[in-house]
Amino acid sequence: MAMEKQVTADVVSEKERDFQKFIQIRGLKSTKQRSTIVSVFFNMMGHISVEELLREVKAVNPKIGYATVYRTLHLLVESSLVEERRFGDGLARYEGHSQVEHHDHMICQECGRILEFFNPELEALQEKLAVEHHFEIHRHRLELYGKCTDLDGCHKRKAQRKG
Amino acid sequence: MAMEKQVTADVVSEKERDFQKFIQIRGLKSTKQRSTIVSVFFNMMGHISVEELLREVKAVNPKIGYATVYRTLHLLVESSLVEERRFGDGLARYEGHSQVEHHDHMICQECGRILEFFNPELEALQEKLAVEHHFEIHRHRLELYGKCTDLDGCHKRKAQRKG
DNA sequence: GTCGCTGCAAAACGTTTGCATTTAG
DNA sequence: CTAAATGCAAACGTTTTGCAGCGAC
Repeated sequence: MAMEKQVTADVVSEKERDFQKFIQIRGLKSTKQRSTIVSVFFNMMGHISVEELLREVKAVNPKIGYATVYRTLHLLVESSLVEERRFGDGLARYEGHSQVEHHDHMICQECGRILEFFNPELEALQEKLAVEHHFEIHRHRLELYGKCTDLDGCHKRKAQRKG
Repeated sequence: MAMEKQVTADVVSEKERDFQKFIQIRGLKSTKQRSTIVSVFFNMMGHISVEELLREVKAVNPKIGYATVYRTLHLLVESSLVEERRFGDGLARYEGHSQVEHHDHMICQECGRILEFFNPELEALQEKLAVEHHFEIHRHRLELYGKCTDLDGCHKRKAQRKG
């Protein structure tokens, strides 16, 4: 088959195009700054804080400031291309193109690793419980805090952090 | 039987005593302000914001300010008598004596109701998933955001809010 | 008397907003 | 041309902190 797996670059530019489309539909303007921010964002991976994003953005165009990054992130969230998450350390993190569409998180409090997982049983069980409690779920968030039992990898990551 | 069920007042004073014990063990000082804050806190119910707590505390002793409330809440959290929660509206909420020891939340985005629930199946499933991902859970948080399907009650609560 | 605690106000934090200027449509 | 976007700085709401004075031990 010619088409086995989308490579990451394709997915990224697809998201970028989707954002352009969103901008257009909304009657907003396509600016250089927005393109830069969106492009940089989708080329990063993981759970990105505003500070992290701004640092990378400034490497491309140092004139871009917090305000524009915040405003662009809000647009990305509104466009449903990006999700905002808060893991309780008091700052928002943004998550773009992930392999898995919806997923939950395990957060290692030793090494800081954020593991994504998805389990249909879990989703089904939640639905069942919602019905029992006369509730309709729009979205949910499940976070498991603890530590890796793969201690080797965990220690390595922990050491790397302090490096 | 003489002893059927603990009444709420007993539970409250038990928690207050537990806090005194914690203070003692830590070599901290037992002050009037701390007693007031802790007592007021445990006599409130639900998911209490700092502002809500301060308002009630000030009714007892108007001289007590934000700083002391914050500092006391941190102690309560450290003592494990209280849990800090963040539901994404940017301010912390504190939860003390709940009927259920551990529980998760359903949050209605229409009427603001926060419903607590607990399900052992859910807990077991999470454990299973953690093991599969080489992870050890210390604590977790599950929040279901959506709306009540009991529309009558929901609308009533919503109206009450706008008061 | 010591050392921790309080209360105030000031600072810090992440985030949002007002405004003059620039720029896309 | 005009309405929207930018960049800066100032404002915001929540939380933390520095410090002089107070109070528990």
